Amino acid sequence: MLPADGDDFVSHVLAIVEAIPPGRVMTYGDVAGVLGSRAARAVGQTMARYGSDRAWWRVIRAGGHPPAGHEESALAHYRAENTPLVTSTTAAYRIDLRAAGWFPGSPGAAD
DNA sequence: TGGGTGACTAAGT
DNA sequence: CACTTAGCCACCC
Repeated sequence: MLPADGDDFVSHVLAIVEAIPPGRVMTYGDVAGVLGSRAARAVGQTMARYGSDRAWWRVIRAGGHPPAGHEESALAHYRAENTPLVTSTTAAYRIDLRAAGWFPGSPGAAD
């Protein structure tokens, strides 16, 4: 059973991910920051283990890049939710953090 | 209890 | 602009 009923770091991470509205994204560092920690890696670890049942694609890296190794799967979700993307001419796509970036307490205030 | 690990980040080359 | 190095912190076995 998922530890979502506890007060663990994991449970808080999952709760934040659930709070991210469709079409919006948060960086690992921001999620950790909400928890009062800089454990961006721990957030990724938690997502890797328990995020499979959550909107893991709404949590991305600081540079706007999708989760390593899951870029294809994430892209399908972004297109399905109309997430603001930035198509680079040379490299792979990335998320438009300026438009899609979201934070608890800032409802719809992307601009 | 302790060591190794990773869906990370920022800075340097 | 792309790749490498070092620092981070919580989780798992």
